[in-house]
Amino acid sequence: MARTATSSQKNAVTDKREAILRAGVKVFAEKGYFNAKVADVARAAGIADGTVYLYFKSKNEILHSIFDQAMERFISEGRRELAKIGSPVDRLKKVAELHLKRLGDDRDLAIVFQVELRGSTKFMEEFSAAGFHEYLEVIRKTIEEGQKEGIFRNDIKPIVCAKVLYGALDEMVTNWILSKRSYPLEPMAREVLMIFLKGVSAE
Amino acid sequence: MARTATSSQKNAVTDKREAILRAGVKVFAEKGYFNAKVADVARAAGIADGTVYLYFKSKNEILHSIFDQAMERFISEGRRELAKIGSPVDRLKKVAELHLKRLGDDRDLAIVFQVELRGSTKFMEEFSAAGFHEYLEVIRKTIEEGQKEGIFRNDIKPIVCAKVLYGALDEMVTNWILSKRSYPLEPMAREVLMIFLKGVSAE
Amino acid sequence: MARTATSSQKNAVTDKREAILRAGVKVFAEKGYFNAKVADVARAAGIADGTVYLYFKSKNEILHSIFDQAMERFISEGRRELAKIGSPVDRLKKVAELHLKRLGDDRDLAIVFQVELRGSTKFMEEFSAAGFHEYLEVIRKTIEEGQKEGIFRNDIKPIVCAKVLYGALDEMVTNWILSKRSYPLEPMAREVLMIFLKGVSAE
Amino acid sequence: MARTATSSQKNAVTDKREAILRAGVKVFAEKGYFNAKVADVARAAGIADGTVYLYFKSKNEILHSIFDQAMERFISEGRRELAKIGSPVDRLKKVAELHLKRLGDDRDLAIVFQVELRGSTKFMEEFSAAGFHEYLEVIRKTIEEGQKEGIFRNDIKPIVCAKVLYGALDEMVTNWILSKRSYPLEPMAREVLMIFLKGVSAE
DNA sequence: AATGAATGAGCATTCATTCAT
DNA sequence: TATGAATGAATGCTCATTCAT
Repeated sequence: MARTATSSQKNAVTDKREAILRAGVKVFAEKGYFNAKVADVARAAGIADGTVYLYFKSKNEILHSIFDQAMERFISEGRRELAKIGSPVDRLKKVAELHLKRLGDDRDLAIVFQVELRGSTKFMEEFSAAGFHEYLEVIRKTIEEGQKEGIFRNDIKPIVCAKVLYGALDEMVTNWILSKRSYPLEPMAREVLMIFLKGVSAE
Repeated sequence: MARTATSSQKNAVTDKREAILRAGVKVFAEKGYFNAKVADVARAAGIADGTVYLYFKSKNEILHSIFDQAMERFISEGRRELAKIGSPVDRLKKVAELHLKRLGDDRDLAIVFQVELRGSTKFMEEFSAAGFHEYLEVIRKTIEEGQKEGIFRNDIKPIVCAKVLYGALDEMVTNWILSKRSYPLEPMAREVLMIFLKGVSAE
Repeated sequence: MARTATSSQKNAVTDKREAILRAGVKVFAEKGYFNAKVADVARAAGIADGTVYLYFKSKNEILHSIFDQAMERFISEGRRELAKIGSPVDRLKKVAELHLKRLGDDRDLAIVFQVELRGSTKFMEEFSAAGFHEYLEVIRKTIEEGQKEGIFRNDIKPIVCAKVLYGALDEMVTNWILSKRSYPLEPMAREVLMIFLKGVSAE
Repeated sequence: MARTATSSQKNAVTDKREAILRAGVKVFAEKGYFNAKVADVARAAGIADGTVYLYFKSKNEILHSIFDQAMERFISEGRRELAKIGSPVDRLKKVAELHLKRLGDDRDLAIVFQVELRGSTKFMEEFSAAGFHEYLEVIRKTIEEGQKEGIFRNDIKPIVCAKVLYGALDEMVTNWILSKRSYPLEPMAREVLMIFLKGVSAE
């Protein structure tokens, strides 16, 4: 008896929007953003072509929304998980694990993130300006904290450290996507951290 | 008096091909591969639209050739430079410096490499299969060597190290491209190495 | 009140398809298949360029469909008319009359048939393989019948007779199309038959 | 010692013109006029693309010249052969034989005549206006003559007779071209004449 | 005369988006 | 809301023709 007409409608709306986003991830991952037709996404979502435009202004907005939604989830989940952790080292471990876990759990989403979202400088710039910067900041601050606590070296710039860690993790994802072999992505976190943590440690 | 008719013709051919490739780098960097028109490339190269097709079979072949040519240069220059260096540490330093120097010297080429060449899984796969793998191998072998010499840790996988270094450098390039500020890219090599080398060192 | 939603839709589809075919006949007759643009056909049909491709896979398919549809009509009408006629002589008369009547009634269609459909060996071969062969067979069998009945000469090959009659009729159509003067085509049937029937008669 | 510089040049000119026409017949027959490239014709003639335009104003002029030259030869040879023959019946026999002999001797030329020359109403009209009309006239006059001599029926129009004969012969050629089987074309003349001559005979 | 590299107009086809139902 | 038929702008590529050598 819980749902009112309004909330059920809202949920219907949300559901269809979700369906389109899911379909978008699948189709963009398979064919690439530029080669994917809006009609493909619509078919994959089980709706008519025109219906897509009741939920998104354009094909490009679907891509953006995929990114926005996933990033929002990543970050909010990240914040929640990190809130419990005090030690900078453990925080970095958690960041790396989450990064690889989330993308490792959804190969299509990973493909869209690693490949499609980089198909345009424009998008990269927005990407950079938006959630990505926030993400890097989380890492940077953790490094800074560690430096204050004396557990990380002081002769390196926190922002560089952050980029190094992000770049290393990103590369793991890209390699995993392109690999013909199938292997779990998350365990790579430990291997990256072995190198990175020693690299930044104060001894 | 040096050039014969033949060699001068050959040079003319090469020159026009080169002009198209250069124009391609410029235009693809500015507008993105999919948004760039063949006519844009032709105009930038100072030739007629149809002339492009005397030198390249398709728009896509221009992109491929940009990659092939640049990769060939990177690798051959890299081999030449590395041949002189015995110490694994110094080799890694050289790799990082060259990586950032080459891309830092040609922002447009860097954009094409970082952004456009990743716009399609298909291209990424070929990319991965071709020169990129060779590039990773150079790093991996150097790490392995260092491990044998006892200067690098033995508890880490050489291939993971290679990816971590590559990923970190790659991230420096991507950030540099997207940055609104203008700064020299090459010096970032030193900063990355400070972290990486300590991370892999045997103490 | 007759039409259901479904049948009215179906008719709409059929109508637009028909409109394109009619426009195709008109435009191809005027400018020739190779010189006609798909946009010309679309404009003549009163629709947008892209709409053509909702009904036909390609420009070439329009030409094929024109032929297929017309041939189907010719043959089915022919069979119906000929079914009533027993005498071989009367059957040949009817064939000739129908041939010239149908094409004489639609000059544009006649032009497409006489001129455009012959613009490619490929099409001619398919043409030959398909309905045309069937058409010749109708004539041939009638001749054969007449020979058995003793009213046609036995010293001539039925298939040659068929080709002679067809060729003569075809020539009448071609001349009529190209003639600057305007005259009715159908009456030519009688004149051709006067010669042909005496030519094949057993006396 | 016969040739002067001028005449030898003229012959060189003629030779290359001839080569292009021959190449044109071959290439147009193989690929069709619209699908054949000027470059194909040039290659087949063993010359450079641009050279074609020293001898012909356009691609279309090559097609026209093929027709003009062949028609001129047909007619002049026809006149020569027919000059010796008095009997209308024998003249018609000769016409039919020559028609099928000439085209039967050069399948490529036959294809161009039967198929390619009909690919445009425009060409057909000029065709009709030019040599073709002359050709029909030769037949028509012969029929008329035969009528005056009392050997051909008077109740039929000579021009219709001419078209019937031409159409029948034309159909033989078209069938021969399209046939998968290979057979000599010339003998068909006799078979056509058996029907036609009886058809027009005064008894 | 001969070459063949260069030109650039021309066009079939695709597909994101709209809108009447 | 949902549909999917209709739209029409957009573009890679071809090839007849030109022209500098």
